[in-house]
Amino acid sequence: MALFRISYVRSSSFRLKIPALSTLQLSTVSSADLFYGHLQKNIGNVEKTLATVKTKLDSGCVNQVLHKCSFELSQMGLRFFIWAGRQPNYRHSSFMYSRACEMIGIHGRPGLLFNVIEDYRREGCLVDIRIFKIMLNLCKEAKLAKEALSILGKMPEFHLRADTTMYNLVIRLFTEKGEMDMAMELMKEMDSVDIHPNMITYISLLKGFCDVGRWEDAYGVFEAMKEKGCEPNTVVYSVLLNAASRHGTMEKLMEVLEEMEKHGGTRGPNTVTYTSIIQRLCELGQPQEALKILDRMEEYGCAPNRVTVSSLIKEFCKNGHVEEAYKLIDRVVARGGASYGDCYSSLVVSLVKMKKIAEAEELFRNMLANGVKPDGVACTLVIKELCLEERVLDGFNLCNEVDRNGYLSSIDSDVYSLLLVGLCEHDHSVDAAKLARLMLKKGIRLKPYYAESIIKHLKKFGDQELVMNLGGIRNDKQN
DNA sequence: ATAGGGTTAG
Repeated sequence: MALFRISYVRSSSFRLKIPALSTLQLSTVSSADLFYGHLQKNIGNVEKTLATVKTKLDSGCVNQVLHKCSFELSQMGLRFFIWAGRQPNYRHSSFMYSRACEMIGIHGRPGLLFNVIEDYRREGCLVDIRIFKIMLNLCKEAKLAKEALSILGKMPEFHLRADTTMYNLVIRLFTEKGEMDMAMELMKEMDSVDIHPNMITYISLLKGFCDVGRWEDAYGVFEAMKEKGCEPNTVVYSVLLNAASRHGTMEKLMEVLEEMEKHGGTRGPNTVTYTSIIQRLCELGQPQEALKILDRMEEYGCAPNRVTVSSLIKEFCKNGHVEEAYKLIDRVVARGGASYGDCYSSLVVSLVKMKKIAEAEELFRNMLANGVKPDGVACTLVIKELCLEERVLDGFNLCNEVDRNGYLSSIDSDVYSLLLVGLCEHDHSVDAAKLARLMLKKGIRLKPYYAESIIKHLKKFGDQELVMNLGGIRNDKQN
């Protein structure tokens, strides 16, 4: 089979570290090479030649091309990334944006962005608003506020106008750096060119001013938005309430909350609003006050969720009042806001964090015994903790227990490698082989960091077939 | 867009 032949060419060290290559990845190798080939030639308007590569673009392919370019063709890599982002039926995910930033090295060399703009101009490429949007999103990932602003400034040269979302992105970058004067200036600029700030613009500014403690200015934004006919909503009030809880007085906060409750509708408090108050009260060491807010929340008809419950549970555990946590869980579940699975998982996590491992483990086992499904964090943390305590067999058994209950999907894939390396190092060859087979069956990859050690041990155990399979290579005579 | 345990494979 052609697909397998490709894998033979790989060097043996690479083969051991990258297990279970899917056919999808193998089949995109050649299209990434094709793209890269065109980029290397570096003839003008490379986008035209890229378009001749007839292949379905996917994130794996984009990733590979960027990787190839990352050694000495960063600028071409950037140009490819921008081109790819404009193709129909493909959109860069935010993960791809952050990968691209890393591989292109935008952070260290933001000048590449401007070089590419110059290339487009020189080569007479068609430059549209989407190119600028992709560049701005790269700036967002790399947290480059000044560069984003410069890119915005380049648009008129191509007879393009930024829209509200583009301004919002740049404003957000400045507010996150606490550069509020620049953010304000940008909002004023929007007004002057007749691009209207929206709710998101105002909320960014409001939050920014609150974060740096400029209350007067925050209030100014609040007034300004009303003047412009943008009525403050639940989110706006929640931001203000959050600020009041961090810097202001609790009395003022309660006044605002009351106002929100009376007004209701688009301004009525929601789960996030109440949860942030409960969190603050917990941080202040006032769990009883926090419980009163919980009552109030339910009276208003707002259901607490896992975030609400977990902040209370955390506080109870911190004070050693685990019984209170159990009482709270029964109550919340009875009202239908969150499930036992969610709540007990939060409790397990809190107990592990408090280093009450025995209690966490007991609860976790009780959950399994009673058909309550633990979430991913709880499973992962408990098993990791057991590995850390050199109780790798217990960890493995627990993993099997989770599997038997059909909750396998809630274990983080990294945990398997951790367990496997532990079993190997403790010479539990039978269990190691069992776990390795389970991983193969489930298609779980070896974590590269542990792969070499695991394969070394499995070889020592004499299970050649398993080694080959885990290495992602079929045990073939030609090999 | 406002809260938040640890994150997918790229």
